[in-house]
Amino acid sequence: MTRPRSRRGGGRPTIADVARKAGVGAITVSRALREPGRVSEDLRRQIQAAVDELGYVPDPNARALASARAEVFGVLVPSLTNNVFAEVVRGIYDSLSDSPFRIQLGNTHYSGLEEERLLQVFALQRPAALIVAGIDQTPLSRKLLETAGCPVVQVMETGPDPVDMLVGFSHFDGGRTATEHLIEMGYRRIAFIGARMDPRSQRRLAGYRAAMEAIGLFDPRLVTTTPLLSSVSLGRELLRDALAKMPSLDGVFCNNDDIALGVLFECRRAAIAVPKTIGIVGFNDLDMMQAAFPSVTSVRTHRYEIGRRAVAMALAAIAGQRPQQRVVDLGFQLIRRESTAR
Amino acid sequence: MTRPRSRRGGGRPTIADVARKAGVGAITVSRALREPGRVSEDLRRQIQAAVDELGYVPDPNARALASARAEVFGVLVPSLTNNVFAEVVRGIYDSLSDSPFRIQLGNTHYSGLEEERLLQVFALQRPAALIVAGIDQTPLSRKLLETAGCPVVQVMETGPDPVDMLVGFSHFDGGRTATEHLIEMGYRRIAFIGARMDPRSQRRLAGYRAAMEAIGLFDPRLVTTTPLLSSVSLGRELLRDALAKMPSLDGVFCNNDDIALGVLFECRRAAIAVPKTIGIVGFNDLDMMQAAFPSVTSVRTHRYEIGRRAVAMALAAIAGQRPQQRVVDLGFQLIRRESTAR
DNA sequence: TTGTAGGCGTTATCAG
DNA sequence: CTGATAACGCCTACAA
Repeated sequence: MTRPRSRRGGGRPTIADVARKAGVGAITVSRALREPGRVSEDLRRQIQAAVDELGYVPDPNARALASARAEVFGVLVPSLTNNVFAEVVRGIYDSLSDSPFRIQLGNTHYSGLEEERLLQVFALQRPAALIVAGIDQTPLSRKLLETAGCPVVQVMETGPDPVDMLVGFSHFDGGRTATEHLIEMGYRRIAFIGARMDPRSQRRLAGYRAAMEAIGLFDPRLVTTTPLLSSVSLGRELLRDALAKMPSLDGVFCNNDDIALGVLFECRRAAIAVPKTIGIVGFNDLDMMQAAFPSVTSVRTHRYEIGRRAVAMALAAIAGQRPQQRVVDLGFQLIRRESTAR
Repeated sequence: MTRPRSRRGGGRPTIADVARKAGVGAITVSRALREPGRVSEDLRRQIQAAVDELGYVPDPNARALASARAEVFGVLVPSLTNNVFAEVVRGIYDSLSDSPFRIQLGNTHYSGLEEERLLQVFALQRPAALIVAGIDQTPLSRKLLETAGCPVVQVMETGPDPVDMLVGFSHFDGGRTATEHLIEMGYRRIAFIGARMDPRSQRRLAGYRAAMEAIGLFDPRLVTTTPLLSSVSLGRELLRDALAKMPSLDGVFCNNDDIALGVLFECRRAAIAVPKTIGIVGFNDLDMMQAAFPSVTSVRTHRYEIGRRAVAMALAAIAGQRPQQRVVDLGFQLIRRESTAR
């Protein structure tokens, strides 16, 4: 009597065990689980019973190997701690939590090279879909995305030429709207302050510039930027720099809300009245902008919704339904608050 | 002439291709890649040449299937957007970026049931290591961790009875230290304000209580909590609630920095002097506490370092080196600032 | 040190 | 609608 060869795996039941117990072929079990419609009612019930009794769960690795396709969403973002991307990622996770898809998350650290590297690693898994932040991929990254053989969703921006699908909003318009609001409220010497100027920040700056040039008030000395990572402390420093260059400035459009909060704190510390002497506008509308004193005007963006929408579009594409519109603009919303109410 | 059967996979080179080109057996290629020391210098060079020329990269799914062990770190955190856990996760990602290990990240939403569910899903992959937040797993979760057959690191806390390894600090001590500082600075009617009271927050509260009882000043009416998720806005509301219950309070120990910032804003809006009338202490020491005006005293915790350390310990365990100490206390640091300097 | 044989658990293919 | 057979790409076990 030959001893059954011990399983290398942890002794989990396999599809063969289920098939035996249900009295059918293994492939029928496989089908019953993946395409219930193609298996007769009777067998389906028997198989389900066997699955439940045995506690069978398909092995994702075996499945990926056999089908040359992993049930994985690859997600690439430039930062894990920046609340903006954390919200997008949360939307993605929430949308996928009840699906069979796993998530492979990568942090590019705002680096195109890192993005290329991660894309190559991700491609090895033959993911079911790829979600990447931004539209400024390197040529190699773009080629990797195009040849990935799966739906691709670029998020956070709009643009004319998506690799596949696109969900986001116009940072240029956001920057222009914010600046126009300051102008409308009577501010004139309006500074732009920004840290870690990634492509999206650059476009907000371009929007700011367009608005300022439209009224003939653009001046390069009004622009203060740094490659350093954003933080509230940095906002304080940048305002000091900006004031040193241009002591008469009377408004600030900040690249993001962290910077804006720093600017607000620095104003208070320096006894500069907000909004009377200086008006402040942030970007993203984090919760704290509403809570601040004075509350801070900001451009609300829909990060969580972008994540959800990206998944919905990818899921539809996987199901074979190419969406009518490959580019979705979720827009933004100017939230007027005390910091510009003079 | 039979046509060679087309590969199901995307035509990527396989280990057999490399073996053929290098004139060796497939297994030798496999070994050369995983345990270079066990392959002769000559062959290793030939194989490496073939690998480079072909652009061969091992298929992680096939590898996982054959070895019954995936090169994956499973990571479970209660929130993706809470900066505290985002920092831990960032530390984990940074520590693993140059390793062959992928990361499987799960969001438990502060739910024990979600944690159980995710743990079960993760176990299917036979991960190389598991990192989970907290020490209050459900009995089932704990059993899943114990039988996972891989190193397990619990993070964010200390405790006497780790599943395997543990990296963190004492939230009880942190809460007590924060409270004692307020006492030392002359505050007496010190409130505790906290949102989303997870186990760690509960222990901070216990530390607060211990400090207050030590001087005979504990009063349940000083404690205001809510199950809602933390936010700056919520901090404002909670302070109003706390003042309604106890108008004479003169100090606040906040569960975390978001709440603390909200409390600060509410004080300013209500023209309550800080630190003169009310002293404020936060928890975690986010960057903004130093930038705030007035700057806010907080308990600095080492989240990023916790993530790095957890990975280092897991990596060592994988390499067969059980660490001398299975429990690592990274401590915390009280950072005294203007909000308590009266 | 290297190779041979076989299996890991699942799905694609194609026939019935 | 169902099933037998052959991959998928790699690794473990054992032998040489």
